[in-house]
Amino acid sequence: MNQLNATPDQTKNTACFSCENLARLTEIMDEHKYSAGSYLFWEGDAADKLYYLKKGRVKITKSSDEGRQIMLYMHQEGDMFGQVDPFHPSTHSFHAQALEDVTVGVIRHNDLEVLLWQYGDLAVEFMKWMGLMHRMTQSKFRDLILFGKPGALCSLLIRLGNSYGDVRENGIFISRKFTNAELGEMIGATRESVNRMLGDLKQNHAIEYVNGHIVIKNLTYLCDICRCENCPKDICRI
Amino acid sequence: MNQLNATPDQTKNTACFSCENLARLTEIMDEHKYSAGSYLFWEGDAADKLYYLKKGRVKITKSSDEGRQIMLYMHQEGDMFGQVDPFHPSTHSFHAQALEDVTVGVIRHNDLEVLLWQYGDLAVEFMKWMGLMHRMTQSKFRDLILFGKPGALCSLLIRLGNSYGDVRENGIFISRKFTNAELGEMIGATRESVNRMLGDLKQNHAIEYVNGHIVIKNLTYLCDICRCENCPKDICRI
DNA sequence: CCGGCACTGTGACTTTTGTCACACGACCGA
DNA sequence: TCGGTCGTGTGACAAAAGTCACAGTGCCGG
Repeated sequence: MNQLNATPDQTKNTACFSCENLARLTEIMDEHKYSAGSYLFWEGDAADKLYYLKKGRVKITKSSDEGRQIMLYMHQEGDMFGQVDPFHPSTHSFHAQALEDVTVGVIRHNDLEVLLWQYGDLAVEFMKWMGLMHRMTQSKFRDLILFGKPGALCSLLIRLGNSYGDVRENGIFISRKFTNAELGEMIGATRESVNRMLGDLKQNHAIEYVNGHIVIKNLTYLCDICRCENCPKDICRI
Repeated sequence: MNQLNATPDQTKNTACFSCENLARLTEIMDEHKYSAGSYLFWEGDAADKLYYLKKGRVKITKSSDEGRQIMLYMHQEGDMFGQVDPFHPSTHSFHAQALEDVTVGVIRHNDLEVLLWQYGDLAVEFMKWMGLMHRMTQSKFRDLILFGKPGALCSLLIRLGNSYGDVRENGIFISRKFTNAELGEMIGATRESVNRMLGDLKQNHAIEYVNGHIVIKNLTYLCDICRCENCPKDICRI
């Protein structure tokens, strides 16, 4: 866990792109705005675009027909997301909901393809970006399946630390607040389970609450529970 | 579930590539052979290559430190696998083990990048391939997390049907044999649980055994349990 | 044809996690 | 300041899945 206190730049999932190529991408974007709570796309919508998040946060969720819902990603400023696959027409398999008022740049697949055709280095960077996204998914997969809910929760806390953590003398201060229900949604557990597990962690002085914010006191303790592999911070995030 | 009885070609995950581009890729491959049971790479090995599977099958697994192991993919002839990410040096996060005697074409990242640089259409196809792999992972994720072990098992059976199924008058005959332990490993469940769940399915006439092979009698029944979304067969496979 | 081995099948029990019900406290707007 | 709403905290219970132990079965090689 040497990846804490990352600068904002380092935690963008577009870190793979050079300024030059980011500019090229920016050129083919259309700007759109969505208000907090609205959906950028729904499961089943045509997936022919990518989204570059300029402002705000977006969560990508999958919902089982009745009620239960699991959050797959929570994207923040500077992230790019969307679906790329070889089917025409292809459809989204997730929902994307704005958590705050959001400004996105929309990139159409067709425009992107032209750009990839033209600029080999962009294609290579793009491929690396996709690889990164894939590894994020795989790493989450591992955490959620292999070490039970407590493992998933600890891994989540570490990820939150990497994404929103502020290293202070008394621990890693997580600069956003989350309700137990939100945490549960992120790891496929119930509010109550999360509550009990957090209680355990508090008792073991692994974390504490400072006016509503989680502070990680003992990172090693968390790492042990989820068998943290010290993966790069670009992967181990929300 | 209209995707059954696929021709072998359609179930290759390299279906995205045109003959021309596959030939270009073939040119930069080095051929290697591995005997059944040996490892192509281990977790932690340098990940600077991709593998194109010419013959045999390879399983990609992740193991928790003690014993438990989960199979993420089972690749077959014509598949390409490996890890692409933007880190140098980057390391594999999984094991790859040959299930049979295996012949692979090894592609070095550096060589691939040159090719992507040169041929825009290859870059586009490659991107689509990566998108496909990513969606396979996400779809598995969904199945394993959302509908409990029975859901995961039914989804697995459907996938087996798509990958190895042979549609006959009495049902979908799965042309390979699997032990309960293997099935369990693929969905992160124990042998015993798998056994009991298969027992239930047999009782409900959803499947039956014909000299050691699973035959799917009632696909709809399975689909209901895992809320099958009729995803394209290229994604819904092993 | 016999013994060993790998796999299946099953029952009893434990652990993990979810479900339901409800008390409590914090905050917010009328 | 008072009720309403939202989130936390907790106990009792239920359901899901894993663990352990062991019996049965089928196959293979000597």
